[in-house]
Amino acid sequence: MRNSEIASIFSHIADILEIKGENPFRVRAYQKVVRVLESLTEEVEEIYKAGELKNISGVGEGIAKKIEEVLTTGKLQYYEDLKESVPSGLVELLNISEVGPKTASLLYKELGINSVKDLEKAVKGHRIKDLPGMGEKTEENIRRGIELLKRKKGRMLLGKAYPLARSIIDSLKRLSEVNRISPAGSLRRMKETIGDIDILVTSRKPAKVMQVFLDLPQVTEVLASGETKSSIIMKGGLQVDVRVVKPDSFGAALQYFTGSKPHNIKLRELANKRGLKINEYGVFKINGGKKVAGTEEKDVYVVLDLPYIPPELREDRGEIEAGQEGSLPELVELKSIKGDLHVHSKWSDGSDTIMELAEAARKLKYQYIAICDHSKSLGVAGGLSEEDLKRQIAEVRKVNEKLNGFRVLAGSEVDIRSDGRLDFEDDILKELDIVIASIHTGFKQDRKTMTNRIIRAMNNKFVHVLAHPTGRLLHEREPYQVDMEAIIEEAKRTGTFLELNAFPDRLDLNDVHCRRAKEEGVMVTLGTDAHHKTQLEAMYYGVATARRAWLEDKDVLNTLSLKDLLKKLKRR
DNA sequence: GCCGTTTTCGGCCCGACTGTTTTCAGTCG
Repeated sequence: MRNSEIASIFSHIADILEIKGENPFRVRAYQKVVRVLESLTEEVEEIYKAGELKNISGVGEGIAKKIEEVLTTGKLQYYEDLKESVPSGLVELLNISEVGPKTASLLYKELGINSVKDLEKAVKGHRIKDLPGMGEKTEENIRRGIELLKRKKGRMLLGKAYPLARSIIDSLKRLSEVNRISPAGSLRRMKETIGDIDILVTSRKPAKVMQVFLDLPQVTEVLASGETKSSIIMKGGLQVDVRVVKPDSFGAALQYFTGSKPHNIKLRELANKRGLKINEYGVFKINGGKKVAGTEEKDVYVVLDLPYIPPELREDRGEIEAGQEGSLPELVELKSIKGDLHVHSKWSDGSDTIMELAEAARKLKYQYIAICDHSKSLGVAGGLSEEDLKRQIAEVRKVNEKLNGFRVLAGSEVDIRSDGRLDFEDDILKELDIVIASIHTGFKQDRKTMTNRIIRAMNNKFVHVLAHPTGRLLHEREPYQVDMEAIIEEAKRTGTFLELNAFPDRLDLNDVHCRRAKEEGVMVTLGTDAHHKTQLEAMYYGVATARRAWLEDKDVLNTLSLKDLLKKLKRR
């Protein structure tokens, strides 16, 4: 059984326990293990076989036994019993804002409500307001909560949310009333998808800032407006919250609102042990309440004897421990990237000429780009025949003659056929500067077939890179079934590089697998998969994901100078 | 249910806001 399936069982258990009013810390224990399982790259099954379940953080006696039961019998009796004890539709009520476990349970007990639909009917019939502890306002809030849920489009891609946030911040930044301003939340941590945008501001005239914010043209609906906090819905359905805080709390508030929640909890536990208390206003001594930090975010960490932890790492995946040991990575930065190793031109399904792409890349201060158009079997994407590819190589050489201090690499994104053979023969692959192989068809193969298929392709000595290794498209297509642990191992064995595809819909490898690759000593390449010159800028999201994966310059192939890159590519 | 340079038992992050309440429970981030 896959880790995600086990995680999903525990997540459901946590929800049910919450509705049943169980010990909240027990609920939290299950929630924690869900998070840990989801960021684990090793298969739990393997860990179980090695007898090391309890080495997983958050897994103790009880949960280890449950994992064992799931793995050996395919089901969990405790979970089956729990499901029997609570009506199935109750859990979905928790998705409505304003409705938590207590309310959900009350609604069921008093009115037999067992689904969002039931609740909607009850609200319409005004049957909520007379329940104990409820009232007219609560009923109205629940009605709005249901509306919001129906309208909500779920999480938005980072690549969409980030520019929107920037545009709002830029508008507010222009105001003389705004002193300091920063995004917070998952956007600042550069998660691949964003629930809502949090923006933090210091100002002596909060009212003016809020007025400008609420009047922005992007705003379609105002959810709340106050002196210190306002919430709006933007075009596209994204919620944006702006908070105004005092200057001497800006750092603490930024730390607090950036999260993640598990990171903050661990930080606060650490503070407690040192007689300190952290909240969004600052860090205080528990005895006497003296404030020891607050203005600058860095100081929240410094007073705990920690180095500054970059937002991208704040997921409670070992960053606090690494900080204590002084072993935090020096994360890769956009300015270290010397070129883009996955770009499409007009020759296949891209829209610009090779020269146009080269010029655009030079403007980004790159030293090189790799033109990797599709191969022949990918007809829908204008895949190149052998003859086309030969002519393209010739054009690349010609373009290079005209360029000074910049190099276009002749490459190909070769399709991996369903049996693992490549779409081009070796005699033409060997003419290329760089070959990246990837899968575009036959996504439904079973795990073993798919894994073997990819491994076979990686064993072609002319293949340098495995591109978008899991094939996922965020919000559109699940990753195909593949044993990433085996792929990473094979990459190490064969010296194949793994791509972190920077296109915001892909971000593939994801942060978790990418970190695993690093741990195994496999180098990662960053490529935007740009089909238009403006898309070269997506490198930003690739770097962000690489940072979330703890990558340093030395882990990323295209931080190398042209000379060193060519050496590495030759060595295969 | 987990966990241990305060503990193998008794802790487990913190505060704001809201609405329904005469002192607080529930929800949220």
